[in-house]
Amino acid sequence: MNLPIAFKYPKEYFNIQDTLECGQIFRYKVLPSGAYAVFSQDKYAELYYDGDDVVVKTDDGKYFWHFFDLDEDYAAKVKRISAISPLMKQAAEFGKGVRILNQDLTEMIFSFIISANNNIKRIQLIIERLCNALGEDTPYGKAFPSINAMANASVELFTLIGAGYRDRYLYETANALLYFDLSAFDLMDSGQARKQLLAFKGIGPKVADCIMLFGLKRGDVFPVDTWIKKVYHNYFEQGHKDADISRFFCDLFGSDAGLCQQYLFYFERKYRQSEVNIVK
DNA sequence: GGACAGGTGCGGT
DNA sequence: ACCGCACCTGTC
Repeated sequence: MNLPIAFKYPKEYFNIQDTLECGQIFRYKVLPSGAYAVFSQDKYAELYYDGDDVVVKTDDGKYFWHFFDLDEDYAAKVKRISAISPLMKQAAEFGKGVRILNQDLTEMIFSFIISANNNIKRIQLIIERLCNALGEDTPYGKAFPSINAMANASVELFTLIGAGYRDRYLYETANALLYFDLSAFDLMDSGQARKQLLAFKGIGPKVADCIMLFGLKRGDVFPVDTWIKKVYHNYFEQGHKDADISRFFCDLFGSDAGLCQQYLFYFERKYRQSEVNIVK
């Protein structure tokens, strides 16, 4: 396999680890060389640093340019978000290398159903076994399974790959998607899309928001997980019930909500662990 | 070895 | 609408 260099991009607002390890993607790994391998549907790329640039090697540069959201001006976003509060400035400075990935919608739906009440290690394991069981061969390994392949699989297959009680959610949603036109989401606003997603088994509020943020390019949503709940109670506590936290942050951050969520999530998980000074 | 994981569905108020 | 609870299973 001899991958061509497709493009380079300045690393200041494109950090490989920040982008891959902030919880939005599960199919990536570190290669022996230290480079990162990234899989998306049936496509593959390798990333590493060369001086002040990220180098992206792939057969499909156009796909991965959009995948890594490289047409967007993150310097402007960071500036805007930093102006909100001292805490947001600190979180944005820490996470400014994060880019919101534009991922495949089908892959997001099934991946985040698997992610519910689960840990990242195991999520990656299940998805890898899912691709091996049902994905098409590519020059770089198995592709993410198609809706047809998912719908033709038995619920026992999903049990076998370790999905646990999510096995029936995968089975039911795959079969429901056979009769659903995914392009219908393009005509919906985020509220409508959310309502539609919630109708599928295994998709609750958090998973729906992740699917919209990473699979439908909806920047105006704010997924709330256990880490974000900690963030809310630590820095934003205003007496909201858990179910109202997402709306609270959406009202606060508007069209930047999704990116703010990534900054706060990554800040709480990676930065705050070191117990350094946090601005309140 | 028990608690915990980037929650959700379900049944009971 | 709004709780409270059970839930697969790999990992620490």
